Amino acid sequence: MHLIESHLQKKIDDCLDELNYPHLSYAFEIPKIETHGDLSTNLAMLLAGPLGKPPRQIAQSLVDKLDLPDKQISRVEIAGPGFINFFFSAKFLHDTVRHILKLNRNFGKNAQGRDQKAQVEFVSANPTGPLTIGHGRQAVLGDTIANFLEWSGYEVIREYYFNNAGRQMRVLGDSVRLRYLELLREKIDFPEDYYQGEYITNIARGMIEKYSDALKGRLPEDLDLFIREAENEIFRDIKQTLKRLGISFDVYFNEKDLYEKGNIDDVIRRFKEKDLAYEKEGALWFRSTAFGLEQDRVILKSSGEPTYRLPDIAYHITKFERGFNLIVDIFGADHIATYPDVLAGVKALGYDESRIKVLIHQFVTLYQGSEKVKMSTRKANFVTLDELMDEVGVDVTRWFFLMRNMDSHLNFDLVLAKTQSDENPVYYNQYAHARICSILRNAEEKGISFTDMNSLNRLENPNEFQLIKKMVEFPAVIERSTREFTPHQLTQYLSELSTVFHKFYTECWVLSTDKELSQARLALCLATKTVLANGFAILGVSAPESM
RNA sequence: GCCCCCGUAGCUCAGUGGAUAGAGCGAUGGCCUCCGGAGCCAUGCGCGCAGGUUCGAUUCCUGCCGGGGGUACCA
Repeated sequence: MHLIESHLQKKIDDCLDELNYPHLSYAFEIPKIETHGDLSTNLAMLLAGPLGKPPRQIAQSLVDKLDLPDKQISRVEIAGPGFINFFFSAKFLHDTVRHILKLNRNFGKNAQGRDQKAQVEFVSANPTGPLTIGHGRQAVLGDTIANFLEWSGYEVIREYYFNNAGRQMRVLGDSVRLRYLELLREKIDFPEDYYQGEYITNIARGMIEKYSDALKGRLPEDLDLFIREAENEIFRDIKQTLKRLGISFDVYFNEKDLYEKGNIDDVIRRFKEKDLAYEKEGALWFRSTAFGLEQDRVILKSSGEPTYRLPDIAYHITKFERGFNLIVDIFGADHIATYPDVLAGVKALGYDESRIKVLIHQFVTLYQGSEKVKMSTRKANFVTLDELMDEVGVDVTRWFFLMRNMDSHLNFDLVLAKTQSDENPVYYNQYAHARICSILRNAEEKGISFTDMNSLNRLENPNEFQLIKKMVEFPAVIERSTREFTPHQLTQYLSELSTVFHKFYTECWVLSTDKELSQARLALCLATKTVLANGFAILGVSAPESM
């Protein structure tokens, strides 16, 4: 779409100059109704105000000067209140198939991020328990957004930020310690706000195997061993889960480094130097109201411990220091209140906070049939990401987390996902791919292969054209999904592509005695396979040859 | 109270200020001599409410109603 749009845009811009019309930003869109053309612009209606003329008259004056039709546009018309509608030529559509086959694995890539470094931070769950469904949505979103950025030419770092110190971890260690004692038949009192999950007992069991009852005497003061053991175990688990989902991080960033390397002290010093912090009631406050926030915030508690804001600010400063042009943070809706403080802090110290793109995704609500499942790591009643993948598979897991706008709550009905897995959209899309592969196998058996570019001229059936027109959109869909951070638009698009392919398949017999037409349709299948596979690659789902 | 997200078909959701608002699931009825029926075709069902901006609003603004999430010297 890029190419054809810029082709038209240039022609139109020349016209505007010639007619002495103002240049204002106008849009091309794909009309919903086929008879309204393949591309349409509202330019004439936008010019109506400034020029004080009726839009249709303006449209006519533009069309008169446009020097169309040409090789790519076969027809132009003025319609409705003043739309200018363009129709693609058959030659343009044939050339598009050639273009896709030529670019192959690279069709859909763009160079918007060339020579730019991007960092995507996501998951960032502390090692206190297995990843849940909620983490799953974030994990898949983050990884996929990173994929999109790579398709736009960015050099991308996937980063996981975590904290293995503090109260949370002490509670974790102590939870394991109590289960350890319990397994050794000691009488224990397990607090309600401790980690209740089964995995705690499993870790404790592992420690008995490793240390027998040797840790009984040192208790309860020395928790450290229990904490480290739990952390290692849980982290191994988390990484395994992520790997299964097809996700690997380039950097695991430990909050502790910020203390050890002086980043925290550095931030405090710079805040004080710039008079951005003051002491009150024994605590150190950030003057965040100076940056448009509603209230000042504590960064150092009266106990001397930092609040989460301070390391978060220090951490983000390292992102700038590491030279990232684009910094993407993905959080769940529960963190919505924390990021304005961090952005204000970063800005206060002179960094360009517009480089940071904060993406907030809404929660996943899990249903067992019609019953809502409450999720909490503390309490035992959560469904883990692993359990979900066990039930529905990796491809379905990824697709389902991606198919909705992240601004929307995601209702995930486990019963439905299990019992109706045959009916779900990922299979619909993968089936289109597998079907094409099957045709290609048959073609090989019959000795038909695509060798003659001229055969493409035989494509003229409306179903063939519809399929090509859908593929023309692909680069623009990628571009927009990347720019707006909306992976669900790609899942949406791929389903549309699969639909037109299945229609084409039903209406147009690919391998016939007409060798030339067979070649042409085979080329169309190859192109469709490429576009589907490229889309799947970005989403991180597999492109099966058969299923 | 204040802040953020969401209210579109029976259900789950798409919808870049445009011309007749779409898809999947569910329901009903069709389509296999032949490349994979995990498919295709056909039927139904409608933008939470009230104002405003605009030539034009599901889309932007304001208020209200409903659901979710925040609002700590927890993260």
